Amino acid sequence: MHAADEATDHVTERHRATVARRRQEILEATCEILSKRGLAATRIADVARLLDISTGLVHYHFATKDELLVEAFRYAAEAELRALRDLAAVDLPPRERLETVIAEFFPRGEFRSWRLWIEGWGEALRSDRFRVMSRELDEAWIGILTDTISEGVTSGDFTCADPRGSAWRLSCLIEGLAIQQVAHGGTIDGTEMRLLVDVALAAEVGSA
Amino acid sequence: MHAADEATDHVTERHRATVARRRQEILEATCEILSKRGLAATRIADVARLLDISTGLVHYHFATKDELLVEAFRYAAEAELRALRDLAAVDLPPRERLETVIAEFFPRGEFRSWRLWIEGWGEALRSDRFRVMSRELDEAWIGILTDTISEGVTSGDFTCADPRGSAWRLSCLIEGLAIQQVAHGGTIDGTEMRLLVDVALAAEVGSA
DNA sequence: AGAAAAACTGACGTGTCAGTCAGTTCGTTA
DNA sequence: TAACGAACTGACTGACACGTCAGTTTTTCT
Repeated sequence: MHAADEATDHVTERHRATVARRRQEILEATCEILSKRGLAATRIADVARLLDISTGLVHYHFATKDELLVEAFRYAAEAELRALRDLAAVDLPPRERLETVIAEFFPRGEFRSWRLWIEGWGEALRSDRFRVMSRELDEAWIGILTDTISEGVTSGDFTCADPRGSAWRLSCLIEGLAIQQVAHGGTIDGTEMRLLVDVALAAEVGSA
Repeated sequence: MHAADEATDHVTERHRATVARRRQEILEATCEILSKRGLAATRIADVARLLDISTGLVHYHFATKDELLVEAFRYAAEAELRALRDLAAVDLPPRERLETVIAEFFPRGEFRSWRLWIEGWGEALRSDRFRVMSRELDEAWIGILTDTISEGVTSGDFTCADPRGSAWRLSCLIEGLAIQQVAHGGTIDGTEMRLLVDVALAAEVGSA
């Protein structure tokens, strides 16, 4: 957030621009380490080594490890939301738009985002800051999904008595399936997951 | 597992019975601390203090902290499964049985079990032992759910083309909702959760 | 009763890591 | 070009927690 704001400031302000870039670099590196090693095993020294800087510099930009981790999660969550909002804003027929948005949310590749969210839920059990962040991310996603369904209902493409309820059900279903795929590893693969969701999707908004 | 086996041995064998009881006490205490403080913040000293024993004694029964944590999760998972299997074995009409089994799986009270599973998913991202345990627990639960639905189909109480698919969808839906309730705290309360599941349930097996 | 084994204690060694700080480099400004 | 301050370094420290171990208490066995 800070980093993003400052990055768009006047480029003439070299010092602040450099700070913003460093902060972002450090946050990016922290996300990388977090998703690889996990929250508990992430050391400030790991982040520093990845960027080839001193541990002192990390502390120069982030007072405590806690602050670094919270900011890193916020950074990742905001990037995720931005991507989802951009996709939802593309002008497409309702069914394709819904398809696009859901595909973006699905676990892909190395599951970096999903690994972070799964870690985040654990942390949210005890940390107010994590709980609020995780919850806001989820609610924003539910909002996008609800709007996408509602628009389809208005246009007559979808049949759905309760778009918000359907959005919650679809979202939670995908979350549960993501756990199977990402944490349990291979209980359910991408194809099966898609199939399971498609059946639910047909039940929620009607089939094509 | 070990503890349970040995506890049912001849009561005359005092030594082994005592070991079994201590192990179980320690595992129980560990689960308590785990759900309160979280995996990363759980210290062997916490467990010892809760039982008013020395840290040395914990190490006497469990060589390493890792072993203690793994065994504690296994202990909790087996207790959960035993309770579910017992419930599923009770002779009830299909719809009531399904209702009972789902109610048992729902988050209740202090969410001790669900807090453990959420922590467990995070650990499963990196630990083979946790991944296998978490996965086995989930698959066993899916099995129970699938059987319960299938019996309802056979008896004609349910309409369901794909009991296993339905079981996966319902299970993942409940997991996702449990995250909302337990980790995000209050996004969705128990009543709303029940409502959302009931709609899905009707879609999956037909309404009463 | 006496020996042996099991259960248990608590102090200590050891490694780790977050956070500090005195000092260095480098770009900017006057 | 000289002064100034922001960005950065890396060695150090203090705390903490796992795991060990020598020794103590309690139980079992003969």
